[in-house]
Amino acid sequence: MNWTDERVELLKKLWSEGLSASQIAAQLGGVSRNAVIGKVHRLKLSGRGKTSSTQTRSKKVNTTGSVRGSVHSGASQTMVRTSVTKSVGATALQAEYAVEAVAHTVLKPAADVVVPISRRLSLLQLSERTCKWPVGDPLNEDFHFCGNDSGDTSPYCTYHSKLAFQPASERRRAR
DNA sequence: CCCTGATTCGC
DNA sequence: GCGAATCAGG
Repeated sequence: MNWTDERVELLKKLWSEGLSASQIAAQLGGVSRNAVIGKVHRLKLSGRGKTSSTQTRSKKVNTTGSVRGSVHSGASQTMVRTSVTKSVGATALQAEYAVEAVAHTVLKPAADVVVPISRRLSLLQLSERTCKWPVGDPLNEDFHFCGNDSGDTSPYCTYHSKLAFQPASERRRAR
């Protein structure tokens, strides 16, 4: 898989929106999260708008200014992502992305924000091994379910199982 | 153990 | 330039 223009743009977009490298990798398909991270660095857009610069390892100089909230209850699921990215003395380009991300989120509430390749199954098509992750607004025409294989232990595919519960971070013993 | 991003370095 | 391996951390 090579980095086409479109793929790079999608990468930039998703990264600026605060998605993790693995999530982005999943959506792009054909690449690992390492590939995504590597690309992000090569594009010099790590830090997502904040985290000024001097990235010396061994000591954390990084603080992401994004807050994620996710509520997943039963059939209707609502994702609320609030990305408060303050680009203090950051690049104007990065600032643009930040704004774009917010606008994007506001305009598109619950639609296909974070969905890999779904099979777009209707409720009746679900079976025991299909992912039952709801996509879109249940009151809307295009509402459907992910439908990817869910194994037979989880109601979701491996990808959505991870997204369903803890939002990628700030996770603590909940079971 | 699950995950996160960061860095290194052979290709 | 690319990304697996590795590192450092939550």
